[in-house]
Parts: sequence; C-alpha cells; structure tokens
Amino acid sequence: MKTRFLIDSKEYKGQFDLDLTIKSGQTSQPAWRYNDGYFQELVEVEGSNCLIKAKQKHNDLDAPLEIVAESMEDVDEESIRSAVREILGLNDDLNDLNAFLEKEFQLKPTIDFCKGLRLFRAHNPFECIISSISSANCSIIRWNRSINDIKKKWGKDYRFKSGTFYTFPTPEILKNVPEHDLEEMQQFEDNLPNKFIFDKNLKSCGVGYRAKFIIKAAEMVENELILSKMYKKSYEDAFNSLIELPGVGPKVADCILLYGFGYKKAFPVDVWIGRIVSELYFNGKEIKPPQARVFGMEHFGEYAGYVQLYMFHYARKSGLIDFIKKNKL
DNA sequence: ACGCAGGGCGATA
DNA sequence: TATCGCCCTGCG
Repeated sequence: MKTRFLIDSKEYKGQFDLDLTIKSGQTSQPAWRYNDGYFQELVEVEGSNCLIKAKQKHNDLDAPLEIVAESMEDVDEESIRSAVREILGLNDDLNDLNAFLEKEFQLKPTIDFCKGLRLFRAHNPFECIISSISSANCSIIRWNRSINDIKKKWGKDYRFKSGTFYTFPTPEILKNVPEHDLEEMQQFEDNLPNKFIFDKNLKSCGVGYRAKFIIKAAEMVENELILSKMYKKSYEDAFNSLIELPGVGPKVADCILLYGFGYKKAFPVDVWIGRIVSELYFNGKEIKPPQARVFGMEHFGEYAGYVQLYMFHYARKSGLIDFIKKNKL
C-alpha cells in the first residue's frame, strides 16, 4: 500500500525545518536516511511497519511537507499523519516558544539561529533508550553508526524500492546477543567454521564498554521497566525508574524522557549545556551539571527541553562554543 | 603519532 | 556527599 499526502504549514504553529530537525544530532534516533530528496525511516504505525518518506522544498520553511508512506498492510492515513506529526514535533507550538524566548535577553538570540528547529521525537522508545545509552561519552557519528549496525544485525529487514530498512530489535532479542567476539565464538562450541568472522556481537557495533550496559538494560526493560507505564508517570517517578538502568545517569535519563517519552520539562545537561548555562547565566562562573539541571528546570519550566535544544544549536552556530573553548586555554 | 573529549560508575575519603 | 580514575573509540 502506498499513501501520499501533504501537511500544510497552516496545520502546525510556527515554522518547520525538516533538514535541520533531522540532522541536529538529537539522541532519540540516528538521522533518517536521505535518498532521492526524501528523508526516510521505517516506523511502526498501528502495529504495521511502514516506510515513511518526508520531503520539504529546500530553503522554504513554510512549504508544505510531502509525505509518502509504503507498507504491506493497509494503514489508515490519519494514523500515519498523526505519527509523523508526533515524530517531527509538529504538535509543538513554536510561536508560543518564541514568545517565551523573546522575553529573555539571554535566549532571544537563539531565535534567529533555530528557525524551524523542532524536537525530533523517537518513533521507538526502546531504540531511544539504547541510543541514549550509546551516546554517553561518545560522538554523534559514532553512536549513529552503532545504532544502524545493531538494526542491520538483529532487526527485521524490509525491502523497498528505495532500499532495505531494518526494525530496531526488541528487548527480548537484544538481551540475548553476545557481548563480544569471544562470547559469539563460544556459541559455536566445536563446530567452529574455518576463517569465520565474528561480527555479530555488540562490541563489533562500536559501542565499546557500553555493550554490557546495553544487554543488561534490554533485560531490565523486558522484565522490570514497562515502557507503556512510563507515559503515565510523573516526571520525577519516570526519572527515578530510568536511572536504575545501567549506563543511564541524569543526562541520559533526561534525554530518554524528553525524546522518548515527550517530557518537555526535562533539561538534559551535558558538558556543553553546562558551560553554556554558566556563560549565559552565571558570568562564566563554572556551574556543575546537577546545579545546571535544577536551574534549567526551575527557570525554563515546560520549555526546558526546547531551551536545551536551542541553546546548543545556537552556541554551535554563533561561535559561542568556540569562544568558550578559547577561554579555557 | 598520541593525547584528548565525552557521561556513568564504583572506589575513595 | 563530593571527587577521581577508568571504561572505548574517533578525531585533531
């Protein structure tokens, strides 16, 4: 089945920049594959795996968004539309956000640098958890590659004209994968094939020491931390249950809450957000991550997640990061 | 080449 | 309760 429809800019509040939103390195999921003018990803909609393709005319933030969806089963257009809106942050009111940023002189400059930038929500919460664990102490390109490797090795493949796409493996599958090549080798016992290459283990995906965290986290997600219950919890309860997962500290927990479950008041503090908050709000005096987190949540309230996203993008583009780096020397 | 960046953890006082 | 060295990989 193939569905094609438009989302007009009148259907959401504020601008939207598809390219910027997908490429801004948010830890919800790797950037979508770009092919033939479309950003593409396999997304589960109403229980069916659907290839979703999204296209926006270049450099026109008010152009209608073109969506094409392909799947085996029939999927209701309204369901696809609502999934796309959720993932691309089209339900967020950027006019309202900008009004908030406008009132604060420290944040006002972010507006011009972040036109149309929206929170890129996870289409799969479990994938978001593993992405966020993989992102800790790690560069964007590397964790993007790791997640794509994991999908290729243990996900289910779906073939389309534009290429093969893979689901993210379930917790049940991921908790049982070998951690490193030695463990993979042991599965063969004495029927070890000659010249066999061991590349179906987690370490081979470049996740490093996080491999055992990922396996344990998958096991806990299957047995203890029920994802569907997360949505009903208060922010604090949800935070406290996530932090129980290995490899999940405050920063990663806040990323999962923000991108995976839509808790907009989460304020994930990595070293750079810490430094930027210090620079913008404390005259460059060093603020420790836990204090920056509390400050952000109290000061930005329901806008905290967006402020974090905008602050970082602004700091990169405006040269603030370069300025901070120079001053460290 | 080789030292450093990046978040979480477990040991230390 | 706060601080510190270590984990792994990619980059300058």
